[in-house]
Amino acid sequence: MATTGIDYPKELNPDQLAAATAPPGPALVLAGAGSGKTRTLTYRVAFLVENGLPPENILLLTFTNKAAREMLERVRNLLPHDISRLWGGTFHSVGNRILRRHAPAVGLEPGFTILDRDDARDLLAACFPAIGVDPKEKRFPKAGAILELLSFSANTTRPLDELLATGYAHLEEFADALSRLADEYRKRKLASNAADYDDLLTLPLDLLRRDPRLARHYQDRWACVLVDEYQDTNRVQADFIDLVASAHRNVTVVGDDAQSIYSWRGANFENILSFPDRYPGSRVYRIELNYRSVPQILSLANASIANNSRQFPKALRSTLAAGVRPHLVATPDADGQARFIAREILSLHSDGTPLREIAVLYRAHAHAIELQMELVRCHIPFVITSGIQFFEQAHVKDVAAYLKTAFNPFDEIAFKRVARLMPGVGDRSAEKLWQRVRGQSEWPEDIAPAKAVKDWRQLRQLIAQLRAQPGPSVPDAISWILDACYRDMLNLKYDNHQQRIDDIQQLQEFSRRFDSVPDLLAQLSLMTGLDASYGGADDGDVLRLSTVHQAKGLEWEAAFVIMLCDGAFPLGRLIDDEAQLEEERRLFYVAVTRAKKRLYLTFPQMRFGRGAAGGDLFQRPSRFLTELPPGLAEPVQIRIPRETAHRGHRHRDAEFDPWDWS
DNA sequence: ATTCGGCCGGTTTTT
DNA sequence: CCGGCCGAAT
Repeated sequence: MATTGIDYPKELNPDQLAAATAPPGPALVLAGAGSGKTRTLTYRVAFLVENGLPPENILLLTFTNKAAREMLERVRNLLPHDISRLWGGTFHSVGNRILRRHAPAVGLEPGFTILDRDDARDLLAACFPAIGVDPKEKRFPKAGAILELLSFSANTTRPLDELLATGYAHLEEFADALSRLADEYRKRKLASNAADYDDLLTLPLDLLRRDPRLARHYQDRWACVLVDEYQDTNRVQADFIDLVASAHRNVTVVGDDAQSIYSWRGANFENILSFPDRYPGSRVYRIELNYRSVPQILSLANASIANNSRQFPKALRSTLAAGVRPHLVATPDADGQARFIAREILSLHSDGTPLREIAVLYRAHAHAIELQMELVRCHIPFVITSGIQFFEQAHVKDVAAYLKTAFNPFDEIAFKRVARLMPGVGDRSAEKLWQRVRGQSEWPEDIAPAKAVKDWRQLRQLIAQLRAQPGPSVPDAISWILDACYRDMLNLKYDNHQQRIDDIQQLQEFSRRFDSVPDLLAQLSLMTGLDASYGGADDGDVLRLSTVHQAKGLEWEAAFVIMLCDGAFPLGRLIDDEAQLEEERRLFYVAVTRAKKRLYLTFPQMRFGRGAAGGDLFQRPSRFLTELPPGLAEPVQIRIPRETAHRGHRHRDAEFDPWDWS
């Protein structure tokens, strides 16, 4: 059996071992936070390969590229086998690979473009006139909101009118226009030879359903399907798994229903709850031994999640010696909270905790502005895993648009983006130009407005050059774009042009690993913020600020969970709906289980000028704190230094008792 | 008729 | 800090 000497019983605990070496057949592995979920899945892959399953017969689906990369890397280190033919990656990247092979069957060319969220919104907005909706009509929903609706509909497979009747009643009066808009949008995507994120999931599934022979091909190929983070799958993803695994029924799904936090994106944690019913005879493995956090942190996490009704009952047990109780810190306001955190971080740091082992987690980016200012003041270096990704920045998207225009002559959004970079060209001129060049391999000369004649000639020549055979290497293509026109454009437009050029050169460096421009473009669209592999941006010893969503799967010695006020975490408008509140609680559970040794739960007792409500607001502590049994956290009395009682706020120089929330 | 600069307002979470 | 809206400039 074993040929490479992996000593499974030695390297895995008994629960992990049972899951990793499970016999063929459907298996559900319920692996709690910090229990070695990735490790187990990695060893499962190794186990299968070692027992004679060729790697090309394995499909490994993950939630992020990073997770896939790490797992495959670890398998490579465990085994001498060549696993390059193993299909591993995110659902979207696997969908992309399938579509590239069978693009014509769904009405696309293999070189199709992937529309990111902004591209998709722009294309949808461009559909408004065609269905006779005035985009200036104030009452009509914005393109972004409609896209969200369409996306939710696609990911949950719930038809538009059903959604409109239930969760989106305020849009119901527009039902007719919205459904025509959806049709138009679908047509325009095909006409642009483009697919949005949702298409990467739905089109392959539709294709396999329509073509049983093709389905059979993939079913045979993937004798074994493994899925990470199964609790975050949506209906389309679950259906895809069910379809490709239906021949062999060798499907291992790993997940933790307590960490399902993506329902707003269509994820349905009923998928994991109902797995045993949908796969009769499946085995269920529980891994509850936690290697990450001290017992006091797990006690709090267990107590919190116990307030949820829909779940597999579970309790994490720590393998670590007792540490300290989580600290519960009330501050007068957000500035006080920021000062407390900064001070505590400096103290942790001087006690030997590197900054990179500390994180501040929050519900929404806006919750951290006061803290950011305080950190700058205290010279504490930090990085934010921002909502804006490297490749979503305007200049990176501009360069991508040049490439898309060159390699996909039907890409309307990319062309218009490039056209509008020329002086004197706005929406109208861009549309006129588009009518003249759509699908053309060669563009007419002198069709641009007077002010852009020179720029048009440059652009025309650049595109011809990029399209010439044999094509340029990917880094060369980017150089050509910079040299032809884009460097000048940046210099004119931005005062931080050097920074932007540096970014593009970093992109160029990253692009070396790709053989073709379409490969690069697809990869760019599918990367996440945490997959920041384009450069060693965050190697230094820096503090991390992150939303809880983006912190999933990560861990730190010390974590601060901040802004724990009712209305901020849980977020205001989600409190009334019991299902959404339970998701917020799962999010809180994810947050607290990121901490290994020290956990701080902080909340300001007052926040200021929050728009709609108007004026200052006294805050209730988060119900996720008040509902906990007493004694799980250590109330910390903080002294507010005198200089903080300024700007007319009504604080006394006093001590605050966080448990006194009368 | 368009473009483009300036200002205001608002913001959940993201493959 | 980004997108949308309005008004001045072309």
